[in-house]
Amino acid sequence: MLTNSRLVHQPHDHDRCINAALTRAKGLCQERNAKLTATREAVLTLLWQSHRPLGAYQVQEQLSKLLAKNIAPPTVYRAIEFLLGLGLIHRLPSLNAYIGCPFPSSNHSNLFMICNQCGSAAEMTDAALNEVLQTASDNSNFVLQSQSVELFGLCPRCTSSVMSEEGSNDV
Amino acid sequence: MLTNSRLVHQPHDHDRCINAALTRAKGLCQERNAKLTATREAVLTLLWQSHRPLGAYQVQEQLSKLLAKNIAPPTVYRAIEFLLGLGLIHRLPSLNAYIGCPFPSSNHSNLFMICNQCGSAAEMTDAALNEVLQTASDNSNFVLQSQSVELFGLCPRCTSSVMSEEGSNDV
DNA sequence: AAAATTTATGTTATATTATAACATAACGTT
DNA sequence: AACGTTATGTTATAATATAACATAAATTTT
Repeated sequence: MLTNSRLVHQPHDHDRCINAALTRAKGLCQERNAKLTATREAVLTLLWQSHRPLGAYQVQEQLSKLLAKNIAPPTVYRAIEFLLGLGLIHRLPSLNAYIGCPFPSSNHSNLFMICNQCGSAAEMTDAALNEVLQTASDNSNFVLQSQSVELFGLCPRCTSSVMSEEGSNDV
Repeated sequence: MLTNSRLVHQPHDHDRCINAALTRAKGLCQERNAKLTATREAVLTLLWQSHRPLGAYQVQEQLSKLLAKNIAPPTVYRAIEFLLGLGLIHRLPSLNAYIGCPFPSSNHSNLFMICNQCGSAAEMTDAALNEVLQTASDNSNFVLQSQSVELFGLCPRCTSSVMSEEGSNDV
């Protein structure tokens, strides 16, 4: 089982997350002969600014600031598409939002634990889950090709700090 | 394990599906002291016209025809909201689409098998799945409140009729 | 039954998310 | 430098969803 749950829900040196993500991205791009242009790298970095997923228009806003010029939606969506293609980020369908993947090119469950209070999203892979889903598919003669598993609830920090204001936790 | 997979993927008397859904809806509304108005019943019926999920604007279009007058989006979304609230329909986040629930007021997994070819969606509940997800949540100290599990692939009919044109299967 | 209250629907406008289509620029190869 | 390819810029618009306020219908209270 692979998860970034601990990291997401505990104070940590977040710069390391960002740097690690960029390093992975550069490696993967080299491998695949894909180009991590300035725009793409900026979008990836923005999606790693926190452990909360961002909507495309939030990215647009922040990217415009970062690059100090107006950025139109297609630019953002193109970068997102590129990053999705390499598995460097994921789309959370329930939220229409995007988040950096902590273990691209690993086996995936596309399992996310999304906090209803602070908005953080931790990703996990879980072999047992994948088995159950494969079995269920087999039983229905369904040829499983991809999956999306979104769990909603309260993250550890929000559970323990029930008194804290909504969304005040830093992720 | 509860599933409508067989029904979805085999020729069947679909009027029975629709009638059963309406009967369940009426019962549930009576129980809950909720009113299944003409609009709401019409929307529910439309969402049961096939075993494919419909987008809100598809519902709008068909509802306008059915009632022979122009129906604005809010009307559709209100009916959808009502039906979602009672668990009579589900939203499939990946598709921005809605589908009738074959077993409202049963224990749920919110597990859907969505055919990439014909667009059909079968719903299942699976105790093993729920256990795995609960365990994963527990291990992460995540308080699980709700879930959405979408599987994408090929349904039995589309797998066996590989030669058929895309989406030609009747569901 | 009239008045008051609640619930549902109608209507207009607009927010939010995403893509199409075409133009320009940057890059890579010869 | 010329060419083809890839990436970005730009404008417009499609697709999904909701806000805000007006009217009507149903229910409850008096």
